[in-house]
Amino acid sequence: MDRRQPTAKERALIEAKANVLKALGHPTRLWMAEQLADGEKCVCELAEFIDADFSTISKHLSVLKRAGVVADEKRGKQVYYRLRVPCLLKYLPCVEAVIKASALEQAELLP
Amino acid sequence: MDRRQPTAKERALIEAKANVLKALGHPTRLWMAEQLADGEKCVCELAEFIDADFSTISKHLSVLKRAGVVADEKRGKQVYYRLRVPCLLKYLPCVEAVIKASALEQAELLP
DNA sequence: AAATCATTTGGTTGTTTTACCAAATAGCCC
DNA sequence: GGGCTATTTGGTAAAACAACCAAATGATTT
Repeated sequence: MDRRQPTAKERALIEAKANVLKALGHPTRLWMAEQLADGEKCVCELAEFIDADFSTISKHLSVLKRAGVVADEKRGKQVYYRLRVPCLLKYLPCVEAVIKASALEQAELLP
Repeated sequence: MDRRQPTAKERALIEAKANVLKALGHPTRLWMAEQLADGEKCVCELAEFIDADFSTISKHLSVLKRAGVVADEKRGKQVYYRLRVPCLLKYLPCVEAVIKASALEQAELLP
């Protein structure tokens, strides 16, 4: 256990990590990332299942891109997005465990 | 690859997961979670290293709690917080990989 | 029961995020 | 080139967030 203030470098790293998590911390963006798990998709393919303006979708993708979660590549008329670091999604089962634990706890409080 | 709209249930799950990630998506909160990796701490122990009002710290903890990331328990005058699902932190190296990849890409663009 | 300590709650303000619309860009097809 | 398609950019309004201060709560000590 380290009893000291974080250094500037540590602070910067924490901030960078938080930024990646924040980018994934929106339902639409998380869904997008999950969709990319099995290969790249163009914006239009993603948009097909999202009930939102194209511009909104585009902006969400740009958030993911700025965070380093996805990379994009234009081919012809379309822009294809892919996960840059696929291990990110391996994280999700554990995130689900949090939810399951919460649900259980809730359930236990019931009469 | 499934070509269909997500069901209401799937949507709710995604939302819950995004919520957990969002909770971790703030430097102070992520730092707190990391500190709890090696055992519970009371608010005052955490506060010692955070340059912010006590009320701010308390509110961050309550965000983590509402998301199911931490649990709290009052003992005497103090309130102790602990990680509820420790695996959450196991995947941070992958989050770091995203950052490293971004950094490398940036570096490659330099002259 | 008053004083004190640890923490939370309520209220306020400034900042960020999100979503929509309209307009701009870029690549293809005629 | 003009028209289409796919996507991004800019602007704006509404909602959510983050930080602070002041006040409230709950437990303990005196």
